[in-house]
Amino acid sequence: MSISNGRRPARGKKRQATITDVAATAGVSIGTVSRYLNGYQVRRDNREEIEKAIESHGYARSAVASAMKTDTLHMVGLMVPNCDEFHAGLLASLVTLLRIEGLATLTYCHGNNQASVEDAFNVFRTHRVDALIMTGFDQASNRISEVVGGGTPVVLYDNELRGLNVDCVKVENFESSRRAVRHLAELGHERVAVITGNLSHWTAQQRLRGYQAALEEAGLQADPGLVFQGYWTKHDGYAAMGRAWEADKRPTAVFSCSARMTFGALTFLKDQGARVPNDISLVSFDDVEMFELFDPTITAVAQPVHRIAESIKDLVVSRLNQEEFHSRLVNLPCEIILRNSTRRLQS
Amino acid sequence: MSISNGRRPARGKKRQATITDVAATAGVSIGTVSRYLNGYQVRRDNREEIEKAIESHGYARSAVASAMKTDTLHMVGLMVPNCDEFHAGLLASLVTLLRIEGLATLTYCHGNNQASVEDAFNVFRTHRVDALIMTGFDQASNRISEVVGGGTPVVLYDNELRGLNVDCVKVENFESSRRAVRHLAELGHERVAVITGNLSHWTAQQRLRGYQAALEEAGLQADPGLVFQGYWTKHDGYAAMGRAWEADKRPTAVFSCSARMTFGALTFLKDQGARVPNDISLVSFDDVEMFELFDPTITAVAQPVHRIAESIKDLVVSRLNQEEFHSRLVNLPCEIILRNSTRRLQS
DNA sequence: TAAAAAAATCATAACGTTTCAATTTGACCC
DNA sequence: GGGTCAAATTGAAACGTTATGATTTTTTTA
Repeated sequence: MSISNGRRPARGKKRQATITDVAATAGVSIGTVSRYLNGYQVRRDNREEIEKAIESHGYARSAVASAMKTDTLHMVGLMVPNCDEFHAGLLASLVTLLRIEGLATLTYCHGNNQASVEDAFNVFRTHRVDALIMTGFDQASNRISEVVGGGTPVVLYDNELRGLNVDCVKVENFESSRRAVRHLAELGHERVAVITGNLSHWTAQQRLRGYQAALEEAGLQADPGLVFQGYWTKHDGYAAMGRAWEADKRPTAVFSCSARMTFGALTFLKDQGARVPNDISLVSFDDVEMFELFDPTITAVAQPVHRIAESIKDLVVSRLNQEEFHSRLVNLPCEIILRNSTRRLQS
Repeated sequence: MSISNGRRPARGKKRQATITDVAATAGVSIGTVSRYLNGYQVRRDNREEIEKAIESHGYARSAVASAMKTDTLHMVGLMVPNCDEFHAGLLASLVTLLRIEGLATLTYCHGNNQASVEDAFNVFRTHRVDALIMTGFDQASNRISEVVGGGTPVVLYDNELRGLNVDCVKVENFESSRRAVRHLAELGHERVAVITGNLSHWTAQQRLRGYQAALEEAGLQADPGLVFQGYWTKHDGYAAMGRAWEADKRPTAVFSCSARMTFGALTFLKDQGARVPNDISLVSFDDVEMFELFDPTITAVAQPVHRIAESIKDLVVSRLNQEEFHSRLVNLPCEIILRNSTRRLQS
């Protein structure tokens, strides 16, 4: 008696072999095949028959059907703002690390767009991912609390969210920015501008606060007129640098809060024919490989991308394994890489 | 009579509202709710009740359960070698474009590792993605033909695969490389080295052939001793440049076949204290934004990332909509962006 | 060698959707 | 009002797994 059930040629896909097919040709029940697939003991002769049958059918278990019963898809949703240098590295590391843990990654680029962030939540929800990793957004705590309330682990990168049971990984934005700006102050700079990211982002706030703290510690007046906000993009970095350049009393140094804004700032300076560090000193948050190749090479705060990815992965996995139920915070240090984009000011 | 069926607290997830719950509180059958969800006509009063019920339950349809019946997950698998500048851009564009078509993206970075490529196929298969997009691998035609045989559309980027019913998008690797090298020849360079990618990759072969063709057309002898193979990485670009630099008769120009290898080559030259273009001219395949900021700015072949993503998306979508059954090839032109990394040789 | 214990297997009921034949409802016409 | 037809609804059967209680087989013990 052959077990050939009705066809269903959805979208032209051919019917794939099922556990039922395997069971039939192996001459055992589907329960036994399932046991085999899930690593339980089966009698030797049966195991061999099953293996032969799997081989001959080219069977691969359906994660979809499996998820139906177990409510576990072995898949996490990853939401990044875009694929700039930093996030590209993070994404690649994460995808790889998660895969090693048996987790597939559903990716979403929200482009700092509120509607897209909403959409991302919807996608992740309807696809029933097991966990969420998110970064670079703001104003989504209601959706997050909804997700968390549903029992789905959430890990945030560089976002602080009080009162919600989520895990966070962050770098020492405040400390690192403070050190970066202190470095400028120590070189004798008194008028230091900052090009910040979107100040509704927690990260941008932290970096700005670090900047302010450093100035204060150096006994300098933090001039609000030297704070230039951008929205993390190259374009905004360009514009912000332009405004800084035209400021009443031109700053002698600038602290740029992201790699992309640094690109913009440098482009502006290049267009102006301004020389770094002779005409202005510059320190960048975010280090990218290519800063080494710029002329001058750029002093930058390097985020430990791989350790960040590692930490995020660990948090996700421990939550999925039910090893931890309370929110945790991992705070990673950055490294300041001194290069040639700053100079000592003769006073 | 309340429809509260047994709990199943897998992984601590709370039970999500189901179509059954919605049907119960709306006072209709689940079939009617399903009709509503899928956009069919339902009686006005029922529609309103259903909408209220969905709202109050916070219901979101399960793509997993849906896929069980329809064999369609609205998800595509995307396999890239890594997240270098080019692939990061491609990935971001693709993810976004696909999402607009209602497709989620399962991402995999195979790192040019054969075992990982195999693993990627397994992940995509067990997750039953509706289509595959792949790039940057070699030697997988048996797995691909298996996938295609199963009725799953496959779209390749920059890979040629004869005899298989897959769609391919590529750029004019041969033509563009030829033009790039011709440019060098026209500037009077007679000893032009090439730093190629992994020659088992079709793309690398094409670019090398373009290089050879250009030299031939210029009446120059293509010296095999000036061909330096790397594996697309910065590290290999560095090493290859090193070998080129120490060649018996040092080349006066070099054509580097990928951005990352260009970084490596430039780093080597910088370490040597060699000046571009004075000591050696350089043209790069792959343009990255930052080449504008280098000193000198780098002449490069720019791949039309967004058009590539657009084309790939179109091919995938048309296949999924069963609008096309024969393999297609989209061949996109590149642009050569002339900057300052080449100079005319005084002969 | 029989009984008891343990191990392996089986049949079947979920899981949350979609689909389909059968039924009910509603609209319209004479 | 009765009859016809289309539109909307229903109930139940899938889809491919896992989990579970009941059963069979094997192993151990007496």
